[in-house]
Amino acid sequence: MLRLSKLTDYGVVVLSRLAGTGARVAAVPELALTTGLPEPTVAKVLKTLAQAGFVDSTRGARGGYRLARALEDIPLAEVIVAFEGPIALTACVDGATGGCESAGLCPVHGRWDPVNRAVREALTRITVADLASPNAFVETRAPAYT
Amino acid sequence: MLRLSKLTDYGVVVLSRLAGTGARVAAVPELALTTGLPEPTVAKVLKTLAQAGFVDSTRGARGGYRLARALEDIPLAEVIVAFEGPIALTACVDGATGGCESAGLCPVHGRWDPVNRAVREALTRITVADLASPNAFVETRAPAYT
DNA sequence: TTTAATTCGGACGCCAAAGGTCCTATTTGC
DNA sequence: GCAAATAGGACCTTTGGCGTCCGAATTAAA
Repeated sequence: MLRLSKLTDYGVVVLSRLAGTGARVAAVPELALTTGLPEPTVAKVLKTLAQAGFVDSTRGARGGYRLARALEDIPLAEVIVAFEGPIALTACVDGATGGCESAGLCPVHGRWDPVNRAVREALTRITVADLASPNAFVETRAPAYT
Repeated sequence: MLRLSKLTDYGVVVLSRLAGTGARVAAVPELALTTGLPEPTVAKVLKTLAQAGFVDSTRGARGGYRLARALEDIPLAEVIVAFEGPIALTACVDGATGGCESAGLCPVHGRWDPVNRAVREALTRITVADLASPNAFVETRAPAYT
């Protein structure tokens, strides 16, 4: 089924939601409410997003998160890398630690690279902006949770 | 890391190996030896490959497996589907069973489809033949395991 | 100065799914 | 009839995803 992890999925959701809060910082509880995700999970996702440089964080009271880059400038591939590491369909990658001991027998040894590259390219062409509904959650009025 | 299952990987390996045995049928023990994979695993993989129509099977003594289609005619995407089901990066696909209960909140609801399509296309353009080393394991002389 | 709100970093435990093995039934050549 | 194979499951083990929680550090406001 070629699934990517839920954390990655959540990451995209949170980023999209964050696009609606504009320049002001949004805290975890607020984002949890507006996305429908559990607070601890949202917190975890945001830590990863901050480390990867997608969001800026402000610590302390009245702190929170804010987009560091526009969604149009965030390729989906980068988000996936942040949450799951390098995009590789199999463990059999050049420079893989250990590698399969039957490399001498394996007829596809070292041949997955073009495949990985193709998938990586496809996921780089798509940005998070492409995944976010254009008019979803844009703050037109004061939020209800004040 | 966007990993696909090991079974799928093995499937490609076995198919590639099977291309070297030509028109004659090869049994599980032989294929296990020449691929370096455990017998039970090879057996399992071949059952899936047979059900999907990639290989033809002959039952009974002197039976075994033979390629049903040329590797050039087997897109990688089809192999993945055979082992893992439909190619979808998230559970959030149109027509998914149940679906996320927070669909009303989710800003990316129904927007993964283009992504899935892009990946699917990339994996369809590549055939198993592209992954198999051109001259790996072509039987130029009688096999050593007779 | 104290208090409350908030992020940071890591540790921990649960659970589902993958992975691998094995068993029995069926088929077929010798 | 016997041996060699595939067919189709069932079963068990293990891995890693996933969700949660805790203590520490930071900062605004009272």
